[in-house]
Amino acid sequence: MGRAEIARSLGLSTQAVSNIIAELQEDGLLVETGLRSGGRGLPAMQYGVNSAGGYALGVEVRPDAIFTAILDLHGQTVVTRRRTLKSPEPAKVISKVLKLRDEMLAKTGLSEGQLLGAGVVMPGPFGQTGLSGLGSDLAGWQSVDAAALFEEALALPVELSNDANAAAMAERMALGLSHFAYLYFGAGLGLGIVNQGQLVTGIFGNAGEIGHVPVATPKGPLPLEALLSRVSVQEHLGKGPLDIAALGALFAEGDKGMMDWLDGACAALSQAVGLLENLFDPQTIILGGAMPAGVLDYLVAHTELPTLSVSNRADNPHARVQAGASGRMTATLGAAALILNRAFTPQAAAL
Amino acid sequence: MGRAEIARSLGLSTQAVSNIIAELQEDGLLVETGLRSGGRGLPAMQYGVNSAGGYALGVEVRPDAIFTAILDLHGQTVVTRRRTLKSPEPAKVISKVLKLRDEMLAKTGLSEGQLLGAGVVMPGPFGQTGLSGLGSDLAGWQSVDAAALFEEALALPVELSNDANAAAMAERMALGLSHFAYLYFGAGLGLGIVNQGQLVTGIFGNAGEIGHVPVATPKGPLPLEALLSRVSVQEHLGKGPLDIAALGALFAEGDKGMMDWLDGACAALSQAVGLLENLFDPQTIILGGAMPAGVLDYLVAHTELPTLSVSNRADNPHARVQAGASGRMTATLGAAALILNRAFTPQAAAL
DNA sequence: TGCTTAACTCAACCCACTTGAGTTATCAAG
DNA sequence: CTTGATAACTCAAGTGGGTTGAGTTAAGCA
Repeated sequence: MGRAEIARSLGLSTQAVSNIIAELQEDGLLVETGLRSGGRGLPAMQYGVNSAGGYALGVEVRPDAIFTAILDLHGQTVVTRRRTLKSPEPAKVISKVLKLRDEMLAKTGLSEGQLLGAGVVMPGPFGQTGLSGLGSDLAGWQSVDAAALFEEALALPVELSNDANAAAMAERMALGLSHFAYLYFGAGLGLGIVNQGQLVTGIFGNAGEIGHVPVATPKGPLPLEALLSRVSVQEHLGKGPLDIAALGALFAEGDKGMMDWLDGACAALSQAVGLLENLFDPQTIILGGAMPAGVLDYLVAHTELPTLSVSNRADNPHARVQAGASGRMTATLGAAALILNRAFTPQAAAL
Repeated sequence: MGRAEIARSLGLSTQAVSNIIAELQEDGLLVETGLRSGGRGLPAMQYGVNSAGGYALGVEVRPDAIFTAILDLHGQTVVTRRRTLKSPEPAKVISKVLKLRDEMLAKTGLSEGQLLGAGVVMPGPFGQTGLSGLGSDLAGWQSVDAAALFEEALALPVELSNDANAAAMAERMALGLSHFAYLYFGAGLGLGIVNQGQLVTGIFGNAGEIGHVPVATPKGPLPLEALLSRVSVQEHLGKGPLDIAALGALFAEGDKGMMDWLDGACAALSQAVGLLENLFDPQTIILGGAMPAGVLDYLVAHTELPTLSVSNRADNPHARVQAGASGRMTATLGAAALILNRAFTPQAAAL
C-alpha cells in the first residue's frame, strides 16, 4: 500500500503516515515494494512488511517429542527441528528447547535479538480439570506456570496455547478469515474458535474441548473423538500406531478398513458441523492437523452438510467446510503464528 | 474511585485524570461521591458516574408485542412500557416504537437529547438461513436492514441483537463476569456467549442457536429446545398457553406435570452444561429469561453437573450454573444494556 | 508538635499528529 | 506539444492530549 492509501484506511493524515513509515523503515520493518502502475497523479511508492524484519519462534511440546520452527514476518517457514524426548519433565524440556533454538539460529545465521517472541504449544487442558488424567495432559506440568517458565528461559515474550488454537491462528493469517472454527487432528480432536479475529479461549484457556462431546451413532451416543481422530482410525484399523504417511498410503489404495472408518467419521463430522455452525455462526469450518491431506479432502467432500443450520444460506461466500494445512508440524507453525498475530493485530485491554 | 487510583489503574498521570474528570464533570457524566475515609495522606475525593448523565433506550420487538424500557447510566430501570402488536410489519413497528418512546420521555420528563442510543432486540436468526421459516423469525423483516431503519427513525446509534445476547450483556453489567454462557428462555431457547467481555456473535450475528442441538433422551435424540423451553413446558402440560405467573403457580403447588417436565429439563440441561463448558470454558453458566424464578432456581439446584468437563475443577471460584434475572422484560432491559456496555467498554477495531 | 504519607494542583514541557502551502509526476484533453 | 487536472508526497508551523516536577493541603502517627 502507498502512504495516502494507508492514511485513508487508518484515519490519519498522510504526514503522520510518512513519519511512521520513515521510522519503521529505519528499524528495517518495512521495505519499498515498487511503484503503483496506472492511474492519475504521482505514482505511489508501495510499502510492505520486510519479511526479514523479525522472526517468531514456535515450540510444540509433546509427551514424547519437541518440535520447533522459526517463521519470518511473512509467515514463511525459515527452519524447523524435531527431537524426541524421553520424559517431558520441565527442566529437560527447557534445556532441549534452548538447544534447538541455538541450533536453528546457528543454521540460519540469525541472532537471538531478531526473535520477536515465542509461541508455545502444549497439550491441554491447563490446570486440574474434570478431563485431567485422561492421558491428554503432560506429566510433571500440572502445577507449573509454563508461560512464565519459558519466558524466563528464552528471555522472550511467550504466548501459550493448545495445539488447536495455535493451528487456527496460523490458518487465520493464511486465509484472512475473521470468524471460523478449526477442527484440529492431534492425538485427539481439538477445536480452535476465532470470533472477530480473536481466539475464544475461555477463562482458563481450555475452550474448544470438543473431543468429549457426544454424537449419535447407530450404536448409541459416542464421544466425537472416538469417531473422528487419529487414535480412532488406528483403533478401527487395529494395526497399531500408524504415522501420517502410512495412513495416507492406506487411503490412496482404498483400504477397506480406512474407507469404513471414513464413513463413520463423515457421519460424526456432519453432526459436529451442525453444532459448530449453530453455536458460532462461522464463515467456514476448517479441518487440519496431523492427517494426510487426502483424508481431509475426502472428509470435506463426503460430509453431508446439515440443512438445519444458520450457515445454510444462499448468500454464504465461503465453503461451509474446507481443508486447511495438514501435516505433523501444523501446530508448531501455528505456535509461531501466535506471535506474528499478536504483533500485527491491535489488542484492546478489556476491563 | 479517586483521581490517583484511577490514574494508576489506567496507566495515566494524575494530572491527565484530573483534566479528564473536570471535563466529564462539566458534561454532567461524573459526580463526586464523597471523601475516602481512613488511611494516610490527603483524603481522596471519590467520583462515580452520574446516573442521570445519560439514558439508554431498550426496544424488544416480538411477533405480537413491543416492549420498551429506559435505563440510566447505573443500569437502573427508569420506566418500561408494553404494547401489543397486531402485525409486526416494519412501518407499524417503527411508528409504535416512536410513540412508546415519546410516552416514556413525557412520563419521566426526560428529553430526546438525553438518550445515548437504542438497543433493539429482535428474534433471530438474521437473514435467510437454514433455520428460517421455523416460526422463530419475524414476518416482513427478512430482507430489511433493521439497524439502519431504527437508526434513521430514532436518530440514535442503534445496537441490534437477538434476545439471548442482549440478556447476556445485561447480566455481564450486573455480575462483572468476563467469560460466561447465558441460556435464555424466550419463545425457544437462546444462548449468549461472552468471551473476554465481548459477545461471540458470529459473522452474521447468529451465533448461539443452541435450541436445535440434539441431546440424548431415553427415547433417542431430541432438540434441546424440545426439552428446555417455555414451549416445551406448555406442550408437556397440554393446557395451552401459560404465562409466567401461571407457570410459577403450578411450580409452587408442586404440579405433577410440571415436576415431570423438570426431570427431563434437568437431564437435558446437564448435557447442555457439559457441552457449553467444554466448548467455551466459561466462569459460569447463567439461566435467565421468561421463566418463573422458582423454576430457574430448581433447575440450578437439581441439575447434575457433568464430571467430564474442563469446568469441573477444585479452584473454580464461581458456581458452575446459576440463575440470573428472570421475567418477561429481561431481554428488553438487556437491549438497553447493550448501549451502556458499548459506552463503558473500549472497542478495538479489528482489521 | 513535627514528621510522614498521600491526593491533588499549577505550570512548563513534549511529542504525535494535524494543517496548509508547495512540489513532483502522471494522465488526458486541446 | 502544451496545458490543466489529479494525486502522492514533503516541509514547516501549529495544536492538544498527555507527562514531568515542584509545590500545596490534609490526614495519620510517633
